[in-house]
Amino acid sequence: MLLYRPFENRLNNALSKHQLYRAQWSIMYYLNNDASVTLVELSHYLGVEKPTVTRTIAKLEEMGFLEPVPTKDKREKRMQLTDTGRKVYQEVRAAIDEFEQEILRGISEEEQLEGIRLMSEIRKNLMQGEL
Amino acid sequence: MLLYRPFENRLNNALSKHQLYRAQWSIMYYLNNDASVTLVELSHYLGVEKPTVTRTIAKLEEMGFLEPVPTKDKREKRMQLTDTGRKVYQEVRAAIDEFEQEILRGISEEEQLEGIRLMSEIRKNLMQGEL
DNA sequence: GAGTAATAGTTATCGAGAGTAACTAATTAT
DNA sequence: ATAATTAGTTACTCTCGATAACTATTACTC
Repeated sequence: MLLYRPFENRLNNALSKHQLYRAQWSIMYYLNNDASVTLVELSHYLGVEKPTVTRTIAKLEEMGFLEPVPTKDKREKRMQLTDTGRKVYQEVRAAIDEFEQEILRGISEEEQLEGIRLMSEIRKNLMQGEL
Repeated sequence: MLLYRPFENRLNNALSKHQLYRAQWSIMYYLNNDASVTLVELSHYLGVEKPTVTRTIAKLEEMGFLEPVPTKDKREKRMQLTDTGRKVYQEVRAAIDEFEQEILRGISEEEQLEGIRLMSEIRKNLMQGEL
């Protein structure tokens, strides 16, 4: 199976230093410092229902890591990282990069790239089946 | 990230036909038709605490998919698939194999094997970091 | 071999994070 | 102008993870 708990446990561990949880991180990760997103966009990207996103976003906003950006369409709620959010992103990112190095030790650059290519291929196939 | 919700959603979908959930399936999958396991063994394999296993096992037993096998050590609770359990295993397995074929389409046998090798390499690294 | 350690499992309680159903408000299409 | 669609929210439910504190059995130690 692709899902592997010990990996999740390690991730949780890296996040716990900042009181973050996986679902929250996946949103900060998607924003990747600069971008902004709507809830629907996130819901598609994450493959999760809207109420789930609403809740997670609300928590991140309350924690001061996310803030709304104004938009023409008044239905939309578009969000971006705050300054603190960006700082935390950087720190967590570094911690995760570190443990990723660790679990990839003994695996050549080439093999890693091949692996990433494979995963995105699978992802593409997955997305097609979603319609 | 290695974890990818749409994949989990597809898996859930394959399982839902038999009223199964992922945590339950992961145990049936580990048993792989024949073997038997103790809770501690599962707890290590799954990377999950004992109470979690207790609950999941209890549900599977109640559903009639798992049964205890007698053992010398009276502390142990060793479990195996029942006949119904084995039947369900086969059916679900077939469904999962099918959708795995689907999401692997366009990826050569070689690449798949290379991918599997990579994953188990990562897994090995992960396990070492667990001590 | 008696007494202490360790091990296997359970119970109770908590929290994250997913889902569905039913809703409001805003925008688009007819 | 009205109907349909879209974005998001609220309320509620469920799975599945964790911890703490416990019992029963087995293994270790002196």
